[in-house]
Amino acid sequence: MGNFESSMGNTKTFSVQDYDLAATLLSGQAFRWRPIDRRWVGVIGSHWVCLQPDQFSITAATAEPVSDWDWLIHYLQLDVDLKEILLTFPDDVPMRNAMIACRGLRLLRQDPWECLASFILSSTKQIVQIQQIIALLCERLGEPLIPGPAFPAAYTFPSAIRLARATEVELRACKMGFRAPYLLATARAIASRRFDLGRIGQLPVELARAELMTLAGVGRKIADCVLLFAYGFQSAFPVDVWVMKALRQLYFPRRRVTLKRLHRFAATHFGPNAGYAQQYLFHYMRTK
DNA sequence: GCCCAGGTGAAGC
DNA sequence: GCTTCACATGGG
Repeated sequence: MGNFESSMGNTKTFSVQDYDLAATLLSGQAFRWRPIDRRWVGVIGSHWVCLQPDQFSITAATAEPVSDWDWLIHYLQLDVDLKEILLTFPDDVPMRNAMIACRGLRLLRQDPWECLASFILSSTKQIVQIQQIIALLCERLGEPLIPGPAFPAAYTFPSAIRLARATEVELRACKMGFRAPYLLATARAIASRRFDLGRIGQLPVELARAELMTLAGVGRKIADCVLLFAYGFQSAFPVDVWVMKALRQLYFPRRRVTLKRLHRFAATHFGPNAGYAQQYLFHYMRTK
């Protein structure tokens, strides 16, 4: 491992409170972070970065000098006041337990294309397997990046344009199975400009969701993940098998409740940061 | 062998 | 509208 402190311009320490980096990076919102002796190594856009958490800070080291750290502040949402958000959660037993169990859990703000493509690959896969598929995809079709000294090879997430040029066979070779044609069709819609990801963030959330759901392999759940994790629509509330289990078990024990009913409940019960609350329930269910 | 995994789309009522 | 099913692949 190199001595980051000695080289100018490629390390920076950000002071933060209530930021559980491990929980955040492993809570199934992003899939490219790897733990390497108490640090977290990943790629954000075209930046290789290594994050070292401390009690009241996160220290970032990049492979190349950086003058402007806004990309990292934005990705980690370092200027968000978590306490303000937690105050908007409903004051009930399940949320109190989830808040205790998930102290410091945050939502990231990811690149829309990477987030969209990643979640197209997520359907009926365990998080570990999603990580494996994406690692393989980046290795084969991403651009090589210069990693920090003595760190393993690193790659960018392949662009929509790059994936649009790929064949279904190439994609299937990355172990993504029946998701390959979905990813390919969506990449081609974006690469050909039939679909504009830049416009999604400017629409009202219902329209943005409907637009995303016109893409191949994107239904309600994946659309909600992208709305929440990439565009920051705080009301988006992805309901997967875990969240469904959480809602049924914690809020509707001994009653059979439809998915539609759960969505209506979520829209009214969890307040303006419902999506954030959802991530707490998700992580709570998976770790307890 | 079985069942399940941060689901979606198509076909059947 | 709703229910059922196929879809690859790997882990427990």
